[in-house]
Amino acid sequence: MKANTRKKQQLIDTAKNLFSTNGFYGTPTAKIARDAGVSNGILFHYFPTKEDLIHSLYTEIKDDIFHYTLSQVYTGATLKESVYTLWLASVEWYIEHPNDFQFMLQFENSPYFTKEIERSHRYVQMAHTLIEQGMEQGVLKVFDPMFVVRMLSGMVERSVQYLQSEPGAIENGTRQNQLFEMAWDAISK
Amino acid sequence: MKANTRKKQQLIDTAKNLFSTNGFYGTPTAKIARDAGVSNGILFHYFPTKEDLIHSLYTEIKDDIFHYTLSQVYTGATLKESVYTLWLASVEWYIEHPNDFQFMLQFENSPYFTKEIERSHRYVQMAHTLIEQGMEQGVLKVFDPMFVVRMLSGMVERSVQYLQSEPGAIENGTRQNQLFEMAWDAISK
DNA sequence: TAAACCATTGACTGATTAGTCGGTAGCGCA
DNA sequence: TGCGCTACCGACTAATCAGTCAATGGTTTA
Repeated sequence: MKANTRKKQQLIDTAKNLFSTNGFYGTPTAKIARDAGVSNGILFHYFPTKEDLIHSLYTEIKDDIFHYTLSQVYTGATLKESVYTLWLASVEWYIEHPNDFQFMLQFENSPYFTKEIERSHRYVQMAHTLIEQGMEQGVLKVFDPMFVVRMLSGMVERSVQYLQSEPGAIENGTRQNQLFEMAWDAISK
Repeated sequence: MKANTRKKQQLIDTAKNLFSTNGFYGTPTAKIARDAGVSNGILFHYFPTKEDLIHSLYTEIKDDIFHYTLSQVYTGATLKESVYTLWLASVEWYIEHPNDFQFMLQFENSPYFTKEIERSHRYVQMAHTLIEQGMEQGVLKVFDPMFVVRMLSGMVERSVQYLQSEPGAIENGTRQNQLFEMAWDAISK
């Protein structure tokens, strides 16, 4: 029940790599196994279908981000500070994990991504709650909170793409700050 | 040189339909031809490879949006009015053409979409010029104009998705107005 | 020790797929 | 009339791919 994890993780990491550069359907399962240095059969031992593998990847990434983000949050913050923390944590995490970022973009814009899948993740639920609070406090513009969450995550994505294309800008925290102000101006009253 | 266009257009329309619901790789070329009511061979007569077909679709859609948007623009407008026109035209167009919208989302987030492809379209160039002017006039926050264009198109996408999920809200123009104000607050000083 | 269980292998298969090809039919032009 | 060109057909193929399976070896449990 321990040696297990190594090959499984190897598969997950390799799949992320290949999916993010070649797409889901541009990546044969056989290649994932080969590049991961394991047998073909073991892939289907852990993930009964290719779709299961893709979904596992998605869930794993969302959970990783959730835990990373959670570790940054502190209580006693104003709403703007909380949103900033959430926003910055997401941006930082994607910058550090470009494969995950690319995978996410593809998956969330594919026809296989549904509202049910989206809503089922704690990361999204956390953001939803925060936005709802902000509306009740009269700090944020009033919309469907779910829409605002999606709007924010869209702006996170564009910001990450921008920071990726501008090497050096990442270390410089001021850039992130300006980018957040754009997002904040969009959603605040 | 005329009968030509009918079957070709048939293929394009069918491909948009199938791609938007099943994805590029979930859609066999044979099925496109069959559903379009034409032979397998004729598809490859017009589009030497599947990738050529996908790229043609993308170019066609971008050109369609460009022409639609252009027809809405009027001179003598303030910058905000111009951006609003551009924004609204894009939203309206996508609402009217959900297949194109879904196709676009997929393609632009796939690994086959490059910055060169993006920059090569007049639609993007037009937006770029407009944003640049706004920065020079001191009306807009100063960033890389290309980044602001992407930010805007991201907000268009989310707004379209929101309007799609809220039937009835589309006829009501006030909603679109509120959505635009979000975008405007994000980019304006 | 034996039995049960799990991780692992890689050769194999049936189905599917992008793209080919040889041929027909009709149109315009000399 | 006959030549060349283009639209069009659909059977065919070579390659590829997701998923299977029978077999092996190790570890845990009783």
